[in-house]
Amino acid sequence: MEKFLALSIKKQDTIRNAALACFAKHGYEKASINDIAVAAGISKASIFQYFGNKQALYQYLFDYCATQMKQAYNTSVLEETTDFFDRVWEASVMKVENLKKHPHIASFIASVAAEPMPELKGAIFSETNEKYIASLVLHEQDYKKFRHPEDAELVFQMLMLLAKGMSVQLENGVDYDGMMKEFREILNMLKHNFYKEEYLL
Amino acid sequence: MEKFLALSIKKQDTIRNAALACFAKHGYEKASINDIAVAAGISKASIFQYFGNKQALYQYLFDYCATQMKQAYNTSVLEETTDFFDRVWEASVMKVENLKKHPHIASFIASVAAEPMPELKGAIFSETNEKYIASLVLHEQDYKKFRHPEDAELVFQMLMLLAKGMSVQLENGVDYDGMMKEFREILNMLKHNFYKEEYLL
DNA sequence: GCACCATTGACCGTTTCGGTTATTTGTGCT
DNA sequence: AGCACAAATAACCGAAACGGTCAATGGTGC
Repeated sequence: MEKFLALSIKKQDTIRNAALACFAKHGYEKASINDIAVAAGISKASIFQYFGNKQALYQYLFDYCATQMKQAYNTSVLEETTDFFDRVWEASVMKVENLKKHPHIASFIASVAAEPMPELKGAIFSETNEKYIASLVLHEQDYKKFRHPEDAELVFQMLMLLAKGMSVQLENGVDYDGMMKEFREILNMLKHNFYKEEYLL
Repeated sequence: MEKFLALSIKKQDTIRNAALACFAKHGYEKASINDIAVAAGISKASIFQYFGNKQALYQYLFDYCATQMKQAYNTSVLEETTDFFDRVWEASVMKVENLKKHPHIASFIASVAAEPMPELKGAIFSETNEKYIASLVLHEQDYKKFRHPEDAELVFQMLMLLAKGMSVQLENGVDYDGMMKEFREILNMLKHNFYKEEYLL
């Protein structure tokens, strides 16, 4: 695996992305090294040269994703943001910026979770997503801004669903910036319709 | 293929579901007849007995899904429903009822679209989803109910995203009825916050 | 016990699998 | 130019899995 790390960053990235995409799409068993090699534009033998065997490649990708995801979310910024909708917005921006930079990580991790490999599942998921959602959670000061404070929690759940829908769209190739612009408008609209007037500037 | 249709309805259903699930999960090339046979609890040879070869099985499943989907949406009911949120609700109920009855059709069709088979793609997609969304579209009478009529279109787009997020949740095994209950509550909440008071009973 | 037919275990030739090795290719040095 | 050395790959390996076939099996009505 030192062989791989000696490659240029660009080539590393190409190979990693090809491997992540193939494993994400087909799962561990059905993704063949040949698929990955073709997708990366190199020979099958090179992949064995770099990683030794299939399982070691998979493990490397998993570890790589784990460290990347831990760096992805800056939860301290979220804790400083007092308004609920702004907090959701900032978390979404983080998520999308991360998705832009590492487009295949999310789908790879999702595919790992679908794999019958019990030992890996727990570790990564409890970090990352759960943690970042936890820092979004409604505070006491948020409720009172709502015209109907009892709506706040349902709005929260609605936004989680909305985020899931957005993820699907982004995976299907929808333009990132256009999607984010639309989401910003949606959040503003919700604010204007759900908040008491005194909390609208 | 007459051999297959001579089977009991229950057995047909088991085999169809196994095949749909396998093709949906792995795609045409990577889904093997053996996978399907095991999933269906029958022998590989039987599948060739019933369908002749792999491609014929795939074609049968595609045709089966096409006819099922055409029956799925009762657009006339939608046209009779005057309120926008109610219309969205009824369309969602139809969609979910259909998903309950045929849990694997949606994911199979989605996987067909991802397949590099240009000839099939167009046909089925322009039917079904597009048509049912078309009958949801905002009418003139809808706009004026909104406190801010210019919000209506964005609400529409938001609901489309929301529906996508719900589909993901349902595919991931989330309880149908619980999800629908939540969605009903969300729609009611949106109505109460977006509509002028005079349009709330 | 026998005829009938749905079902399947065993098998076919071929392809693809993960993995190895010997050869080619590129590169820097003299 | 020629040489040494490493990087990349074409060619190859045995094993497994592929789509597909077929003869043997097993259950059912008579």
